[in-house]
Amino acid sequence: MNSDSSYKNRKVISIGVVKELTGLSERQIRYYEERNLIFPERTEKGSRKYSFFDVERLVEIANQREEGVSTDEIRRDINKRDKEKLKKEDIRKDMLKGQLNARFGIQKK
Amino acid sequence: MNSDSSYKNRKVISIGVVKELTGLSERQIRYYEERNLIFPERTEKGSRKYSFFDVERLVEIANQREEGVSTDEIRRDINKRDKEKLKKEDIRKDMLKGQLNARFGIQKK
DNA sequence: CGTGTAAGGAATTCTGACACG
DNA sequence: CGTGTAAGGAATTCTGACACG
Repeated sequence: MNSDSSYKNRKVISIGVVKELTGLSERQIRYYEERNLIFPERTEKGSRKYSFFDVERLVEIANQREEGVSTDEIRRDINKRDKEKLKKEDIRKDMLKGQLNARFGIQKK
Repeated sequence: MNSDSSYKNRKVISIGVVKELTGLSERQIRYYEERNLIFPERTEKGSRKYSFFDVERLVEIANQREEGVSTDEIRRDINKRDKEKLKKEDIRKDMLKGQLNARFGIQKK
């Protein structure tokens, strides 16, 4: 649900194209997966498939690595951002719930 | 320019994934290219790369083919639609030009 | 015309490992 | 820790062609 299933999140890109798009080596791309920074899917036969979102994250990772940031630290950054995103979503949901309650909530029998 | 360079139009999908996505055979996908219904790009080594736009067009083609429409007729349909799109763009440009002229066009010296 | 298939070769991708630092 | 590389195998993709209808 949400804005998923959009082009940006569909896992359709092979590692060779990701290599072209990011300038990273296959070794690096696989290693960042091993460190849980990205999560490609697999074809039936086992080839990795990435989304545009993954490609963009990889570019960010490459930038951080150039600045000497370790994969562990990058991982923490990603977690932090994800948590903030979830928090915002919760707030939004709460506000929506509140509005719905105000209008339809306390209906007399 | 335009809405190009968006995810939808980037040629990054291999023929194997396109096969999965469309349910067509590689033979069919290559044949529709031969008939000029789609225009994949190539990697340096010669593998075809498709966009999400291509995938959607292929699904349309598959639907038409099921209804017995020939590739020639499909080609004409595509041309017609493209021409209409261009015409609309021309109209939009003309309108814009007109507006700009009305405001800034006939400036005295 | 539209599609299947077998053929042979070239390029891709995968995993586990050794290397260096 | 992060990345390169050689190794061997499996899967992918390509082209040109023959087949059928």
